[in-house]
Amino acid sequence: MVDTTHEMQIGELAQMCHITTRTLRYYEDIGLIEPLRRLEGGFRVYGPETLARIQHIQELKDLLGWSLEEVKGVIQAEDEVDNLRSQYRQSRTDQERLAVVKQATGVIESQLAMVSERLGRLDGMRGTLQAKLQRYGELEAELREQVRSQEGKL
Amino acid sequence: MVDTTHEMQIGELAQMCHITTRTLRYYEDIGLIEPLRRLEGGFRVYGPETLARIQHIQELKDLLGWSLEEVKGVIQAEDEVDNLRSQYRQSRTDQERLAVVKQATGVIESQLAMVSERLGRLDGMRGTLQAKLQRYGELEAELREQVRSQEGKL
DNA sequence: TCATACTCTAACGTTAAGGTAAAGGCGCCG
DNA sequence: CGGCGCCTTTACCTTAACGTTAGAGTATGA
Repeated sequence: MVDTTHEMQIGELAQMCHITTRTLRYYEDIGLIEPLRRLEGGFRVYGPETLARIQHIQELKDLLGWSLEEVKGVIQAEDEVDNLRSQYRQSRTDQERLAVVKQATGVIESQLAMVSERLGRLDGMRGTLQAKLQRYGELEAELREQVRSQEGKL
Repeated sequence: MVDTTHEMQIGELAQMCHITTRTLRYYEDIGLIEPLRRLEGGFRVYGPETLARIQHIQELKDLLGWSLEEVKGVIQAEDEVDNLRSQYRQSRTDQERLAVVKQATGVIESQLAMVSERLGRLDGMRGTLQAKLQRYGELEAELREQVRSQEGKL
């Protein structure tokens, strides 16, 4: 069960995500998120699911370097599967629901492939960095020795 | 030894890097790269080191998501260490050279830390993706079963 | 020597992802 | 009910990283 107890307004949510309210409204503009509902005055009200959603968005954006437009495609596919469980859009036939799951599976698989590829390249990068660090260490030792011998001459 | 035999002009280099000539000139503008020399007519001439340099730049940009300005800082530190070996700027004292190596070591170390952190987060992401894939697989099997039983009713 | 393909500089255009400011409502405390 | 802090929309501004076009020069094979 999702904790529906802690509702919040845009400022608090922004703080928890370490982003600005402007960014949240912008994400809403481009269809990435939506408030649970609004107060009479028009104030946006969010639940904790949105916090998780934002974090998910930031992972896709920062870790995979995707644009918000690309991110949108992915989470929309995920959303559709989530909606299969709820009564919302229960109207689909089972064949249609199967198609939705298949499509989302494809999205996740390609995402997984991308993550794996990145893991490989990052690991390669780590290797070269470690090698470079070792070379620098040796160079430093060498230079230290030279400095020492020069100090001896004083 | 670096292969100095294969010199090329901007178009060929662009093709090998899968970028445009515009991008290469832009990188030059902001001080990321420089041609080996120019022909009389002003045409840029590059060596193969530049190809490696561009690939390095793209790794930092794409894999770590750094801006070109951040990339510049890193490769400048690396350049300085490389210059220690050549007669260029041989004028430094050993203390100064030691300082350069130390600074570059710091740069590489923080780079390594960042790579490691990203590796960890990416690995976590892979885990959740695999879990999600499994759930989708189960859901798909379930739906398939429902479709089968409905076909039986026809 | 001429045509063709490549290159040069300079300058304006574009897009994503927000930043910032203005002018005005809302909610609640005292 | 007055003030204070948060929220609303609208609208213009900014920056990075190039794209694109124009107008002119260069290199080279036929």
